[in-house]
Amino acid sequence: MAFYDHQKIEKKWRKEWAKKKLYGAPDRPKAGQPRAENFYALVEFPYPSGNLHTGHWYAFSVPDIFVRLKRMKGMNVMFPMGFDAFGLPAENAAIKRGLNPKKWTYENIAYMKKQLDSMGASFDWSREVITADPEYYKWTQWIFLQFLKNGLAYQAETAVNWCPKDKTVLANEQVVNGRCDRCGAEVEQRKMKQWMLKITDYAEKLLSGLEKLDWKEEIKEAQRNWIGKSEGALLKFPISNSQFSIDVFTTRPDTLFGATYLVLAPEHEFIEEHKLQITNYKEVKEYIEKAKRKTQLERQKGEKEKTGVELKGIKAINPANGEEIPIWIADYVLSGYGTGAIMAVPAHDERDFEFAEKFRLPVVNVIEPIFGAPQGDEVKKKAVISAVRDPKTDKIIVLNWGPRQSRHGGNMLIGGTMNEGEEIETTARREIAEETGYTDLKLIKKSDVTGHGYFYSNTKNHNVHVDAYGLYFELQSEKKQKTNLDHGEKEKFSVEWHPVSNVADMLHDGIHEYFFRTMVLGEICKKNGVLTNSGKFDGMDSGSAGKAIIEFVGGKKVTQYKLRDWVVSRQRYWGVPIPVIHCSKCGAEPVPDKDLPIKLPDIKDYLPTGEGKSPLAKAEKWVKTKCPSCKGSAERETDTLDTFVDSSWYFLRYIDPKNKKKFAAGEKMKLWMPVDLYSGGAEHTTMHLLYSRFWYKAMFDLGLLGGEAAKLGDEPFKMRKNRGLVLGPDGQKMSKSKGNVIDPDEYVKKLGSDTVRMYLAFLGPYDQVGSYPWDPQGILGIRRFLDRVWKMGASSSKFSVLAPSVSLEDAIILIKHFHKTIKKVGEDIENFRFNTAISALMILLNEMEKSQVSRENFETFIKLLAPFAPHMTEELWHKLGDKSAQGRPALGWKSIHLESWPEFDPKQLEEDFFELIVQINGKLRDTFRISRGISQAEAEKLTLAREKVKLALENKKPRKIIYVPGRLINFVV
RNA sequence: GCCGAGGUGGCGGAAUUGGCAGACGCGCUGGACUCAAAAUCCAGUGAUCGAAAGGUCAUGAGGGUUCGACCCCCUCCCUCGGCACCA
Repeated sequence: MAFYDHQKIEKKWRKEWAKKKLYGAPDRPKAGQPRAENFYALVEFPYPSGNLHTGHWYAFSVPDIFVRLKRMKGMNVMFPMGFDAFGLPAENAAIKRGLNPKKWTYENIAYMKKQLDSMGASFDWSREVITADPEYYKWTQWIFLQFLKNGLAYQAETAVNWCPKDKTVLANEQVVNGRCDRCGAEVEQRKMKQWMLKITDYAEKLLSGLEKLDWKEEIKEAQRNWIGKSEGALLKFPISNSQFSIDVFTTRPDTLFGATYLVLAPEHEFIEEHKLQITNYKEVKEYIEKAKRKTQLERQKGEKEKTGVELKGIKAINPANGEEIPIWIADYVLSGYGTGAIMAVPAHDERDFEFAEKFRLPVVNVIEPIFGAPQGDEVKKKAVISAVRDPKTDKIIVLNWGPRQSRHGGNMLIGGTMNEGEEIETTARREIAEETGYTDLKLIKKSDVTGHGYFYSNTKNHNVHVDAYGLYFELQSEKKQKTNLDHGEKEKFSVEWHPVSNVADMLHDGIHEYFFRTMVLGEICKKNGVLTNSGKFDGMDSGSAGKAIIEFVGGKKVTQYKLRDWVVSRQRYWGVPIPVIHCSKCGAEPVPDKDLPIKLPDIKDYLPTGEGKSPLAKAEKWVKTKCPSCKGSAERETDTLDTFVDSSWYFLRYIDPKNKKKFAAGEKMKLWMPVDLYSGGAEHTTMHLLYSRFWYKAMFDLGLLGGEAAKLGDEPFKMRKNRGLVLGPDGQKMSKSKGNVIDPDEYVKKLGSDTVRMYLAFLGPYDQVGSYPWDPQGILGIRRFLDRVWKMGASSSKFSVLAPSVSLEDAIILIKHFHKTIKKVGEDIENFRFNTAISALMILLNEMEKSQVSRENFETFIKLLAPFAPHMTEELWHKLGDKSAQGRPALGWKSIHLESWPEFDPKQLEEDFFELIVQINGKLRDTFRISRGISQAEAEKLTLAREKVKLALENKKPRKIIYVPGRLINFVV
């Protein structure tokens, strides 16, 4: 047999497979065939960027291994492929080259299809979908109109993200850190009339739907973060001497008594509506203008230094205590979230605190923190905790109590219980003097809240509840008196001075740390506790107080989401025209179904205008039309739809790509949906993956999925796998400028497509979003492996039922090894652990080379290898078949890929013997082969008889023997 | 700051989920073949002590639970990813 000529072999078989239409998936198995279960395997379809890169290979050829296994296991697998042909990248690339986007796109598609073919992936091209084809986007338009007619699509004037470079609006999801996801330009905020989809209506469903999905936690969590649910309350703050009020959203209604001012977003409409009452309106207006000029990026990143202006001449009333409080505007409050207004509780919110400090606004503490948990039988005590700082050295006194049993072990501030009738400050000064000797102290601060501590006192042997007051002193001089220690106090502690910056981390008790942080560092407390300064709610637990206070002030519980509606209109040429007609009398009218698709006109000047209008606006003839309602003259909508709209439903079109009457027939969707496995890139987690879930749920609710919708469920993708990234050989992301780009075509030519796809699968676990450097040496390892397989197949004379040189026992071991490998490779592929599956095949080959292999064995082996190396295994399979003289009829034309996956015999997995691990005190001392069914007593006897064990035991009697049948024995001495 | 996923030889990565840490591959070292090289094949390859037998130390750091911990618990550090002035 000739050498492994991958080029010849691969070309030959791809041609053959295409001719025989090997990978087409019928909707139902053909008559006479066993009823096979349908399996829908989906990979994200590519942009027709013009060239297949390593990323594409990784994305398509590796999941193809999985697909081929499923097929061999008897599933009717649909593995379609298509092109996400509309959109900015294609359009920008075309413009750069001075080409027509359509021409550029379709030429790329033709070229990429050839490249895709070289992968040897088992795509079903009969189902190809191209989103820029009118037959496809007719249905994009149709579904959009269903949304429009049902209130899920609407046009509204809102603040939107505008990319000045791409000259179009962007969805929130396409803005990353204030920059355009595509071109990296800084995004501006503009108020524009745009088409939007009400994805916010689905916030809750998108969230709760995640629970049932077989997706990785990290993907679900990213979507949860993006949706950003938070539960809280809507509270009304009346305006003094007026019937108006301001609504605020808060997640902490329990802190309402601590709300000492309100803050409105600069865009809040209240300001404009009340400008007559605002006595400093000019100053306010200036601030608003300044805030408006800041880009999103500046507002986000720009030092979070708080700025703001008070609305003078106007006050709000805290509904809890009736007190008048000032109203401010500040850009740290966002207009798009909640009501665009907040109640500021500086005592318990860092941002409010920072603002209050800067503008000298009052801070009212309303939560007393609790440390530990009450047991019910506490002895109540009052105590004082003092921090003493030496201003000369900026150090704090810490009492080091050493490792005592009590909770007081470790480092503390100076604490002590109050005597009957004693003043707080007196106690503090007494304790400081007793424990440290210092007497010349100046009181700086006295905490306005009590801290509650619950703990068990080891010295007193009972539970204690202390109400502690915090005090903060500064040392005036070194003046000292004798301390308890000097008097022979039995308690052992040392007085230490530590720099202020270290103390917070070294204090061993929550309540000490709390007072240190709030008094010395001036931090705030976000902890739960009991209410104080809150009228009749004092003493109530902050967890339950929220509800009571909402009721008390007539507020209501609400849920907020960070998710915003999806802006889908784009001011660009290369997209689906929005099928709407604007009529001066009738308004925005949907295009009637019979006029669909509204084709994208061929125009000469398709450059973006930058004026907020699509280039289509310049196609006057196309724009001018009749109103479908009143038949009067009207104009077409000239914006196009975001590419993510096209890709939100393409997986449904694969099911029925040629259907002229419907986007897909109901009974066919029933056969295929939901998608069983969806593999793609992590970058789509909060974009495409979220959009298409929304889109599918909306279609489901509108009854568009057919009468069987209920059975399909409203989640489109049962299982999702996010793949990782293939890096350049230098461990960096591949990029032309770094010169580390690997051209897959080159390697395919040199080493073969089988080698390339198998190497990619071998890099690491596919379903972990890791990053794997391409190792030009590493890929040679795979090629060497395939060469060895080829060599074995070539020297078929080696095959025999049983060679005389091989003992019966060895032959049995090899058979068992086969069964083990069949099981492992099958399971690993199912779990997307291609790397370990390949490793198992390598181990088996190593064994086979040392032994004598029967023809049947080798056939099994190449079947196991077939999903990984489809071309080479096909060639070997047919070569074997030709050798009819070997006692087996010629195969004729039947592809190895139509063979069924080898089965393993569970009985063959059972071993009669195993390596017993012998441990002494948990340390490995010996191993030896032993019969599986052996009893513990026998195992002990055999083990103790061994020289190594005798030596290690040194005649000591085992105190305890742990025996794990089938695995190990451990002697504890 | 909040949340999620991780951290294992020179490198990519294994480890039946609490039971021989480092499978498999790359690289490296030595040998065979060769005039020589490449390719191929064979052997070795975590660190350390030892002539060897063998011992000791090793899964980001430190503690704990356990006969036994990469795996479970606590504290901390680092990397990657999501969210972030979201009230």
